Amino acid sequence: MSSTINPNDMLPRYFQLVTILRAKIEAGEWQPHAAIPSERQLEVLYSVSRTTVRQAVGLLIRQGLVYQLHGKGTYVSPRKLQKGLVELTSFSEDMLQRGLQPGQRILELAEVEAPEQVRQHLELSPDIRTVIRLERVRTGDGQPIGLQTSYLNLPAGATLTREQLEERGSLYAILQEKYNINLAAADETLEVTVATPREALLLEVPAGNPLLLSERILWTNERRAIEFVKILYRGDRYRYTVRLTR
Amino acid sequence: MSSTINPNDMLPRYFQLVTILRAKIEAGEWQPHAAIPSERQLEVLYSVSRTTVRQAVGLLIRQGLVYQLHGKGTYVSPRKLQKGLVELTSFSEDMLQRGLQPGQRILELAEVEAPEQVRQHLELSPDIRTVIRLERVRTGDGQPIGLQTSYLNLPAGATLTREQLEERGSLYAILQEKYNINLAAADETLEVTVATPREALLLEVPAGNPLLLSERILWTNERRAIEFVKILYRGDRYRYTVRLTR
DNA sequence: TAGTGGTCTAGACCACCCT
DNA sequence: GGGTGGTCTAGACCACTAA
Repeated sequence: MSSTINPNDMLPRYFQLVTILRAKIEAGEWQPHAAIPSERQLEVLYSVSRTTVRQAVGLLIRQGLVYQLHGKGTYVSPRKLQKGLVELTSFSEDMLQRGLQPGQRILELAEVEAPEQVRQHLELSPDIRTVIRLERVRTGDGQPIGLQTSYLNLPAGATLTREQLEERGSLYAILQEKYNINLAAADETLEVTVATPREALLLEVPAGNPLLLSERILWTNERRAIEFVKILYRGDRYRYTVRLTR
Repeated sequence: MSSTINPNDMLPRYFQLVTILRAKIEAGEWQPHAAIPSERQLEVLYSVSRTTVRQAVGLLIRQGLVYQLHGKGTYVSPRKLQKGLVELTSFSEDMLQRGLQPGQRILELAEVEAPEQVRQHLELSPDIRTVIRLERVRTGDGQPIGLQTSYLNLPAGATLTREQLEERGSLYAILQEKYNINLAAADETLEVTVATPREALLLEVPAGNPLLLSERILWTNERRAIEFVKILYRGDRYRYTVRLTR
């Protein structure tokens, strides 16, 4: 059990401190609404500077584990806020977090002329004419959950095959491993719609049933829009959760 | 035009720097994907320490205005990411952001025995038996947008009257001004449902129409759950937007 | 090699809270 | 007055990128 900071460790000190403090909170050593040691006490306890302490605490605050009150102290958040908020996740990660086994059935994978709506969302320059269209039925524990249509603006020369997708499952894992593309942010809109006959068939619900429509634009770490993706979720099998902060 | 930092200003220096840099970005002085001055250049340009520069830049990053690449520089985000996205807002603020005039029709304001679902969401201790129930039809430019039901666990002695609500409009403004309660975070879930006859009547849609159901738990700066609120949105008049980061 | 962001130190003073 | 978090300085070294 390492509960001291090792200056020779590969990991930065503030990150080691985050790990130590998180462990104590999750082990219940400090109860919700109880004060943890002050920043100056943590300085002494772990032999780091106050800047480093504040870097660690700042991360814990953004993760929802603790909160600070000016002039009073640093406190452990109630359990409900300790649970990690929804971050930017792929469908697969999302399903795993919900305790369901993610699956997919690929309906189409093709290079297509980019529709105008997609051109705008991906901010395509005029010289880019085509994008990759990927349509899949996504499942959780084998049951249809959503109908997903992706439009991808991959870097020149990059390709994507059915085999890769079937083998690896997650598209984002392929982008990361093969092309070193990391996702940094996404803008998402949600609205209500009703199932067309085709959608109803694929999702195994009656036509006209209410669905949740999600539209996402995904941005790389270089803030290039790389994907526009729609997911039609079965209204009875999907709840969307998000944490808002001020 | 103040584009230097005033050490005697009430505002902290990093915040003044944020304001200056944001103004330059929004004025188009630095175009999207262009590099802004390096941290060491900003140190000299504005006569502050690198720590202060990094505090300012860190804020701009969290607000989506710029991004950094290790070893390369700090760059202006594309316009779509510059638009600050949804933070924790009240219905009124939400409507104003969408360019609609918020309104309300109060259906009920009463102290009621807390339903079990509400007890759990607000983590009520056994000695608290009642909460305030507030039911309102919320409108945008006079048109019904949502049916909102709030359950409030106000501090002992605090009250809330129809007059206050009608005069002030926003509940959160009252909490802030009268009781110095600040909201810090919210957990929200979204799902699809269909309108019951009563809901349909109030929202002026046919019964059975699809609706977007939002359920929120709101936390104060001391991380006490203060409100559980459901809003049933008309599916045809409301889109929900979020920004996710990683 | 030079320039960039990432981490870290050892201080300091201010603003706020409580007794 | 003493303790807390909030802001700030003037340095330093490391890790990464590009010419």
